[in-house]
Amino acid sequence: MSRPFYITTTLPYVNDKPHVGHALEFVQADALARSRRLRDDEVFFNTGTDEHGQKIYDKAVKEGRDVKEYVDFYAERFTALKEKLNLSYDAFIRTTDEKHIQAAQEIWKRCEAAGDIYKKNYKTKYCVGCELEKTDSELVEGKCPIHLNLELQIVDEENYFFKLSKYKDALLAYLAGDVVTPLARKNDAINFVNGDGFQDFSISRLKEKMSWGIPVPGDESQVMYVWFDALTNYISTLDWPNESADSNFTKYWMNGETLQVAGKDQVRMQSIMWQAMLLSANVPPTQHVFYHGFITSGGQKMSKSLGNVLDPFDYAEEFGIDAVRYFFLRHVHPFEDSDFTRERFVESYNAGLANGLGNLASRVMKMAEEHLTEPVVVAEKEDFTDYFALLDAFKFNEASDLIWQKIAECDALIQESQPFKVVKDDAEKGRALIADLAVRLYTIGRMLNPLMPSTSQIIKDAVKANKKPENMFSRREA
RNA sequence: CGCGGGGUAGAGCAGUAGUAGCUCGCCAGGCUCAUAACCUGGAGGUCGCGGGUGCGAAUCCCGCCCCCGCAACCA
Repeated sequence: MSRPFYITTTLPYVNDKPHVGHALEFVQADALARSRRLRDDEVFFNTGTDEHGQKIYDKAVKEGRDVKEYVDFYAERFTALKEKLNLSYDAFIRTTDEKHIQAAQEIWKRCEAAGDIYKKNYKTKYCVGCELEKTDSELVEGKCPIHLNLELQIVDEENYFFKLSKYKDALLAYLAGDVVTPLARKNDAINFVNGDGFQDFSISRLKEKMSWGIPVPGDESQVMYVWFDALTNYISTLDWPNESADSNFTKYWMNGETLQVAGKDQVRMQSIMWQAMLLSANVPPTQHVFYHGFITSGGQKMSKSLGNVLDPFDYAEEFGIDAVRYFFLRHVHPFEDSDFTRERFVESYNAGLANGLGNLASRVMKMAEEHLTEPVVVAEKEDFTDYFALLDAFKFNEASDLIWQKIAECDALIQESQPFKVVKDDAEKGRALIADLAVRLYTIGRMLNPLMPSTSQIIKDAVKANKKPENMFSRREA
């Protein structure tokens, strides 16, 4: 039943170091990828970095750095996450990669061939903060409501446009399907398509004003708009436009299941612009996009001035990678904003990991090590239907709860059947009870694989070796 | 009429129609294999307010009240 499964995060824009939001998205995507591999699906897990655009160009210039050197510097901060978060991605695409540049130019040509790109002299207001055009109806007191401190740029030049308006009906038909989770985001998308903001958009800039972009095919005076370029990464990473039968593109995008993971502010780009580009280029749209919520701190958006910015990598350092993954997956709501504070983190760490999982592993394996003469026989194949169904629905929290229910069951079972006592009077019966617990622990270990891969391995190894593991999660004070 | 999120036990949260749940804290008991961990029981909730639909509503509909976010970074 092996089937190809493609999953991708959005590409972080490399104008700063990775933060908690990136960490959340990567960990969620990683859990999904691992859960598919656990089912023997063939997985292609993509991530990477978005490296073009005016904002990056401006910042590099401002810091007096060569732009390429600047993006290299930040791209490295993101590739380092593979180790820091124990990610299992298969590809890391950079939009400055040669194969990506060629793919971006190719999709441009396809859209152009479809008659969807035209040149227009236009004048508009542009927010560099969003890297988006703004219509007057979107403005508050003449400024972008999201970036009130930035003056809008007045763009007055001849640019290329993409005929988004042509795809109104096609997009509505697409959005009517099961293509967006959660429902609130699907409604956002439909409302946008039906609203005033749904208009053709500029997809190029005059090179003389903004040189840091991919050249427009056939017009050396223009470079591509950053979004038009960046979105193409989802297929350039699959070596598109190589559409041969044995290409990754054919295997995963044409014949596989495709899934994008994105933040809840990405609806307009991922489910509208990008899908319209694909329709224009005659490439199938993404089958599903999952939009996660944001992480707040102390009930407020993290901000440097409030001093409530939490660095997940500090926590990974202090508590271990799996503790951070545990928090993100079990105690962060998949769709809504969630609060992340040290108090909450330590509380859930102590309750779920030290007292719960870690303690159970210790008590079971201590008995097993002492009383079993050899490791229990364990199976690699079990029925995790409910568990996988929850993961497939992006309900990482509820999926986790299933595992912790099993942990609680084991604790209660030990209390009731008292194998530590029984084994003294009736060795055979006691050993049977202990063996059963070891098997249960192994199952818990297997289920943990997508969420906490290292911990999963430690538990499985301990059961197989019939040896009590070192304390995995020691209690912490707040 | 800005946009969005939210109001469920002392605190923090889950729960989109069918006997109100989780974590922490508190009280009482138990166990001793284990990381002062674990188990059982208990106290504690008009699920913001008022209407409506339903056999049945925290959950759906209408109205109202209150709280939070909407420089920069940005998922």
